Amino acid sequence: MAGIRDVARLAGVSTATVTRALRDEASVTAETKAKVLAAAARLDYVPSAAARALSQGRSSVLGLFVPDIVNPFYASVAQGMADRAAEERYQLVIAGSHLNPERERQMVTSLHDGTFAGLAATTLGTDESFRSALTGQRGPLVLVDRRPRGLHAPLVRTDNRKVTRDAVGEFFRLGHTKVAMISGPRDFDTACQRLSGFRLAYRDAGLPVREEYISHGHLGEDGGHRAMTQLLAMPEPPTAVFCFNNLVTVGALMAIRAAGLKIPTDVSLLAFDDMSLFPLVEPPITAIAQPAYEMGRAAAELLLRRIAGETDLADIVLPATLITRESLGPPLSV
Amino acid sequence: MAGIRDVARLAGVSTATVTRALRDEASVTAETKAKVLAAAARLDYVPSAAARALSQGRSSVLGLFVPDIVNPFYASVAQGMADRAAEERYQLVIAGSHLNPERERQMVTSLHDGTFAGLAATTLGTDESFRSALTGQRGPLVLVDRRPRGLHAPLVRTDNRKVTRDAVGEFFRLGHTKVAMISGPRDFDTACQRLSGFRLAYRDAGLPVREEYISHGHLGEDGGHRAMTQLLAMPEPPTAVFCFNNLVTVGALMAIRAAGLKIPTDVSLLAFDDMSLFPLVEPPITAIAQPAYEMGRAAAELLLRRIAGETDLADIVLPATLITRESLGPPLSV
DNA sequence: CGGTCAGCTGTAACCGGTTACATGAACCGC
DNA sequence: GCGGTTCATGTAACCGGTTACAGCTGACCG
Repeated sequence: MAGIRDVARLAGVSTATVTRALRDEASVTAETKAKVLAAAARLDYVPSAAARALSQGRSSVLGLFVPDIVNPFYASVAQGMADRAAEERYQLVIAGSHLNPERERQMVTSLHDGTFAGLAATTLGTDESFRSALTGQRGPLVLVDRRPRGLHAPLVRTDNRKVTRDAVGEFFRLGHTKVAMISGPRDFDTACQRLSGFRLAYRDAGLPVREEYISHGHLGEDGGHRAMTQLLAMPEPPTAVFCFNNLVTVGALMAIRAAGLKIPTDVSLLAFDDMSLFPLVEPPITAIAQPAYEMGRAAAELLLRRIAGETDLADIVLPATLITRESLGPPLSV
Repeated sequence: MAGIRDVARLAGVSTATVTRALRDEASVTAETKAKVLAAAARLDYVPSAAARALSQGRSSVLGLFVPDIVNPFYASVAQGMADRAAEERYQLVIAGSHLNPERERQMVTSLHDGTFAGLAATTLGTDESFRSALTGQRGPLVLVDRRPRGLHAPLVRTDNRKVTRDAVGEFFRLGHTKVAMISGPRDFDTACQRLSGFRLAYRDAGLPVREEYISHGHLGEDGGHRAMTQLLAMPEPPTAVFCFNNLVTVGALMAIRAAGLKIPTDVSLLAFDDMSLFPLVEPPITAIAQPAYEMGRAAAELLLRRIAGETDLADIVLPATLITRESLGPPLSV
């Protein structure tokens, strides 16, 4: 474990020169630089991250806080962010709260102890104290996907409303009139935006919104399953359903299967968030794909810019894409 | 950003006492402890992670190096490891190489710069220099899933051979005789073990191994697709196929579909590694599920034990489970 | 009642880079 | 040829906790 002093001694220069040489600063002679590099190489010198972080006053680690790493959407965000961060020689710490308040509290501590040079977060906003702690942290903060109420920070998101409006429009174009939505919690801005797009699609079709077909407050497979089961049990069940996100879709899919119904013959299905196996489901599921990887990159980008001193960063809105497969069809009784 | 000196001043004690009080050491009077805690709370004091890491000579960050975070298997490993690490107040840095040698090189640096108190790695072993660098790092190393040739470190893995032998045995019990395997690279120990189990299943059935049905060296969806396409194009194609891992399975599935064949009528399919959407594929895919989350926890556990000073840690072998769904059936022509 | 020891707290060096400032040399122009 | 620059490098303080060691106090013992 050679230190900078060893390198300085071997190269016959001071530690300051070593630092400068290794940073490839212009003020160092090519000759000196070579000497230092040779010495460093010979000693297998690697500067201590901790020492550097301490003396520079900031770390080279970015943090990403997501509800669930195993969810492929967040995994892709993480991948994108990690890649962009790596390009600037930053590490990425990914923390999944796993909906665990204790974990959230630990994360708050790491925010304040300087572990992170900056933090990107997608929080479910379940924990008020966590939310407020985010605002008081040392480094900059950016939000991904959704903005919890009252949190002021740049946001990277998708144009939820527009893409939903367009995609749900497909249902009406196919002749559906009984179009349902399994939506998320009412206080999620993403849910609101997608719901708004959904309503607009009804309007575009010149039809009044069938409020009874909007099921609020669902998250996860369980939520999707429950909601879909209820929809299908209605006296006049919907013939087309739009699902708020990937997990909800999976739950809904299971419910449809459990009810012995066929897609798209009995019900058409549209998912928000694509999954790698959707093409293999029977039938392949039509989905709105968010550019998760790009969102991750953008989040890292914003963070890096703020760390570099830029301020007044605007939200970034990326386009989502409708991926047409086979889960949409005309209604049976048309 | 209050520092320890501020706390010491406010509490009317020395910095040493503050450290000791916050660590809840026995040698500090309850009264002093209370004073210090009060002062720390009043100043919102959070010790700097960098300063602590520097003075203690080790960080509180574990590293996990995987080929691909987006692969749900690795994501689950990460989740398990992060959870166990968090219990001991360790962070987890997850790095996905994304099969990118440059990224691998960066990781090597982080290994040496003390960012990590310990590292768990699943490497594809593509990069020799990376592999050798792993051995020379500062902190302890554990391996997950597979051990690259020549790397000595505790390993957390599944009993590949046994579970494969049992699961593939199902094919023979159903009456198949033309049983194929899409295997991984020959130098993967996991591929060897699964292959060995595969061969044992043939032997258990009292049949000679049909070597022409073993396709070596495949990874990823592309690999699976190619291999399956070739198998199906054989003059006498197999009636049952065992896939080496999850991505290979996905590729194989696509190839089967592209060939217009039905599972399990035309081909039976068995996957190594389960995926959350396998139950929704048509037909639901029978798979061998590795306890990925538990493997992650075990990896963290090993690392923590080595950090705590334990030595001579043995490999951990966890059981995998066959999850029977509907992709196995009797051969058509029996 | 002095000595010893244990128990609690303080002092200050230390971890290993970074960087503001100092230094010294070379070079410039007048 | 001398003050003023510029440029390359050195010096040493500093980042903020940690910890070895020292010091002080009070209790207990002979």
